[in-house]
Amino acid sequence: MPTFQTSPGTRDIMPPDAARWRRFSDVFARTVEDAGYACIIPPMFEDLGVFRRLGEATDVVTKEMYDFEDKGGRHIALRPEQTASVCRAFAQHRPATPWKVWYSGPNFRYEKAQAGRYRQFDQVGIEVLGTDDPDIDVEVIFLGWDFYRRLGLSNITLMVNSLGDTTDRQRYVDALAAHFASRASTLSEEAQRTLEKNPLRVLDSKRDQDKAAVESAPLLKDFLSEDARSHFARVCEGLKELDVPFVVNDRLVRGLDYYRRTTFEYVSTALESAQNAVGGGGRYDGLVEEIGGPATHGIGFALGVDRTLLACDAEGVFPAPDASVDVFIVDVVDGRQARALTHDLRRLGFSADRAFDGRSMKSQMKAADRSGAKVAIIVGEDEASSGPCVVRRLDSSDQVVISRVDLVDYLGSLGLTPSTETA
RNA sequence: GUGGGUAUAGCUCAGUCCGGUUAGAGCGCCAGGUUGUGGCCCUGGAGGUCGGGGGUUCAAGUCCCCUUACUCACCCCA
Repeated sequence: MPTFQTSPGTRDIMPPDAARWRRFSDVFARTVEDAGYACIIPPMFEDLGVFRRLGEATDVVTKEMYDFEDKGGRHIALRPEQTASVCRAFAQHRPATPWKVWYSGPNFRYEKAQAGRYRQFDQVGIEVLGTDDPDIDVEVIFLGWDFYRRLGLSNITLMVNSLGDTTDRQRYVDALAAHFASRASTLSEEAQRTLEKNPLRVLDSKRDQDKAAVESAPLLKDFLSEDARSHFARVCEGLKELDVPFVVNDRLVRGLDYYRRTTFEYVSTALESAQNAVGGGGRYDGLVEEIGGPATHGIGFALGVDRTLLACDAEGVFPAPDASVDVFIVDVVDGRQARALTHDLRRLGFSADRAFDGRSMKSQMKAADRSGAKVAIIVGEDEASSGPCVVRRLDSSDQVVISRVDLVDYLGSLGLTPSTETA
C-alpha cells in the first residue's frame, strides 16, 4: 500500500474518465446556455449560516456538514449544495430578475461512501430567481430532461409533485404527524425518529414495516390551496405540451426543508443500486428571504454527475471521448527531428505526440500504435536533417515517402485537418 | 452513526478451509526474436515488507485478537 491514499469518500477521476467529465459539463453548458442561463461560480465554502437555512431538521445540516473554524474565528462550512450559495449571491448582488444561472462543481457532505455517494461529489444545476410563472417550472424541468436525453439516456423517469405553499405544507405536515402518531407503534424505530424531526420524510421510508402507515397516509394534493393547485396544473399542462413524459408522485417530498410547490426528481431505472435518483429539484420561494434578501421566488435543479455517469454506464451511452492525437513522430536518430516536427505540426494546429528516451524503433512504433494516431511519421538516418519523411498509416500499414513541404497537404488528403481553435 | 463482505504484482484474481523449501496466473509494462516498422505469435525480464500492528507456533499469506482502508446495504441524499 502506498503511504498516502485519497481520503474516505473522495477519489481521483483518472484519464480517460476525467475527459468524460469535462465533456459532460460541456454538454450541460451548451444545453442551458442555449436557454439563456449564465454561468456562476460561487465559492466552495461559506459562512455556516448560509447552509443552516436548508433545514434544521435535515441530515444535510445536522450531521453531514463539513464545517470548521477558520483562523479568523469564522464558522465556515464546505458547501453541501449550491442552491443556498446562489441565493446568497442573489441577495448580495441584487441582479435584475428573472435571474437565470447554471453551475457545475464539487459539494461536500460528511457521510459514509457507497455506490454513487461520495463525500466530495459533483453536481451541475440551474437556478432561476425572481419569477413565479409556472412556465419557468416547465422550462427548468424540461432542460434537465432534455440534458439526459442529449447524453443518450433513455431510462429516466421523471416524477413531479407539489408541496403547496407554506401554509398548505404546514397543514399537511400537521395532518401527517397526527396520522403517523396514531400509528406510531406500528412504525419502525427509524421512522419514529424521523417522525419527530420531519413527518414528511416518513413518506420516503422504504421499510416494509412502514408501508401500511405510509399508504394510508393523507394525500398532499387534498391540502393544496387553490393557487398551488392551479400552478401545479399549469406545470403539468406545459410538460404534456412539450411531450415530456412524467408521473405525478404524491409522496415525492425531497430532502431539504426549503421546497415549496413544485418538486421533481429524475430517477434512472437502469441503476440497480440504492442511489438511483440522478437529479432533483423544486421551487424554494422563501429561501432568499431567509438568507436575508428580499422576498423572491426561486426554482432550480441539481443533477449528480457521478450518478448520471453510472446511469450512462448502465445504459452503455456517453463514452469517454477519443483521446488520440493526429500524428505520432518516430525518430530513431537522436530525437532532434521529432522535437522540430512535433513543434511545427502543433503550431499548424495538428495534435501531435512523440516518443522520448531514444527508444528502439519497435518501441516507438508500439507507442505510436497506443497513441491512437492515424499516422506515424518516421524519421531515420535516411530522412534526418530536413530530408523527406516516411508517413505510415497505422490502420492500413500503407506508407509513403514524402517531402516536408508536401506534408501538410498529404495529411489533409488523409482527412487530418488543423484544428481552428488556437489557445 | 449501524451492520455484512473484502484486502496477495500496476490491474483482475488463484493460493487461506486442512500452517510446511525460493508466493503464482492472466492482462499490462520493458527487452529480445525481426540491426528501418506497430497490432498477431514466441522467448525472457522487471515488479510483492501477502493492508498495518500484536499474538499462537519449530514454522504464518494461511490460525487468533486489534486496527486501518475499500466495498455493499441501512440511514440520508445527488
